[in-house]
Amino acid sequence: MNPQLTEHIKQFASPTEEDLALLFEEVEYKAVGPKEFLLKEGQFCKFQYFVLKGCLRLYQINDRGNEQIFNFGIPNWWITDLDSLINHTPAKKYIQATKKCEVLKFSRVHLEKVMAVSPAICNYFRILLEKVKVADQRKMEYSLKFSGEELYHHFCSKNPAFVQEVPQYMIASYLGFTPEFISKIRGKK
Amino acid sequence: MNPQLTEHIKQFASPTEEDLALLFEEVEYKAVGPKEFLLKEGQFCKFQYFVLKGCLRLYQINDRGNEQIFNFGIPNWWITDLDSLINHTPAKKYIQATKKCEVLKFSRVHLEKVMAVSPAICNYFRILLEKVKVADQRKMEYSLKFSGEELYHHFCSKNPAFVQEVPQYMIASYLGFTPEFISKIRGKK
DNA sequence: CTTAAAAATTAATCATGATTAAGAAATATC
DNA sequence: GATATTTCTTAATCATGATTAATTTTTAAG
Repeated sequence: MNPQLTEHIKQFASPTEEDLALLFEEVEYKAVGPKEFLLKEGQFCKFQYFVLKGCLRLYQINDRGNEQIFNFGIPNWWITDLDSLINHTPAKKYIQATKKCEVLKFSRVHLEKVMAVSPAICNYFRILLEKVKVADQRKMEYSLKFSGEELYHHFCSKNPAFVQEVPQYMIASYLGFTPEFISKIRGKK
Repeated sequence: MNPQLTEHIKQFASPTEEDLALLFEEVEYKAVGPKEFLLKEGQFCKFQYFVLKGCLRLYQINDRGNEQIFNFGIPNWWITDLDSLINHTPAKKYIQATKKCEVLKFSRVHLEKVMAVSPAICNYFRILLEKVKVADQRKMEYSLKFSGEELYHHFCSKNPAFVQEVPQYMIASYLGFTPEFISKIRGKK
């Protein structure tokens, strides 16, 4: 019964004690070292990770050998390769710690069992997914209405602490730019 | 108790008769004429629409006066302005029929009541949202790994029927291009 | 402290796709 | 069937951000 996750769930849903007991019936606390992988290309993703501490990234290596970051996993957020997880296909993505992390590891099989019987836990995940959809939609919106330079400055202003925590080239990749382009922007002043 | 939606739900979840009865307790069938709006900028979005027939689009008009299409609502799919819906803010988006449509209109208030008590219905929406997330992730992936021309051809090959059904400039907007650019690509052969 | 590895910078060149503007084709309306 | 509106096309110019390659700075490891 991890208090950090319990607290997080209660922000969005109203689980009973039984709901929480059932959820935590099967969970693994895991310390993750810097650059350690929780998933590699080719593996079948079977887990969802709740980030307690640190930062992870979900990324893919495309045809030209470039990394493409889709998501960061920051504290009080979940990270997984949803495509591999729900479609039972080999992952095309990697999940890697960008620094020392602590996570809670839940198997998908277990979570599906919990969601099947607990409206509160199911609603918790449903609400998170709705928030993710809105965030993704805003990202699309910004990427069209802002120039690259504006997009970078906007991201930095919205996430001032975060941009200090991960290497610049990862911010570049997340925003869809080359590291050189970010350098160019920063060099302007 | 609309059979088309019932069928759709049963593809992803196992609702009881009570679940379905509760869901359909409050629903409005609505015929929508071409170019008719279900939502306009500035309004508060209070509904989610299940598309039975036809096609709608969710779009926004940006600073330069250009339309930016985020989603199409095709048969057996849902359309709404999630941002306005969940954050109770005035919509920045429009929902408009691209042709004659038939939809089922559910109020968010009602759906939240249903999801609070029915794991099956909640799971149905959770599963759809997971699918949406995967689709959005693939869209991001493609938009980086493909050139504009490749992206357009890829989209056409994956949605051959759909591209015949809506004006070309809407495909352009959905993919993040100008109509002129699509013309240029098509003019090449 | 030294060396190796990782991350960031700079600058020149290049390609993609936007912009602008005008006209043609298709569709809808009366 | 004529007119108006919507949609699509063509072509020239332009800007953004990628690519390439070399160098510097920072961080990590022995």
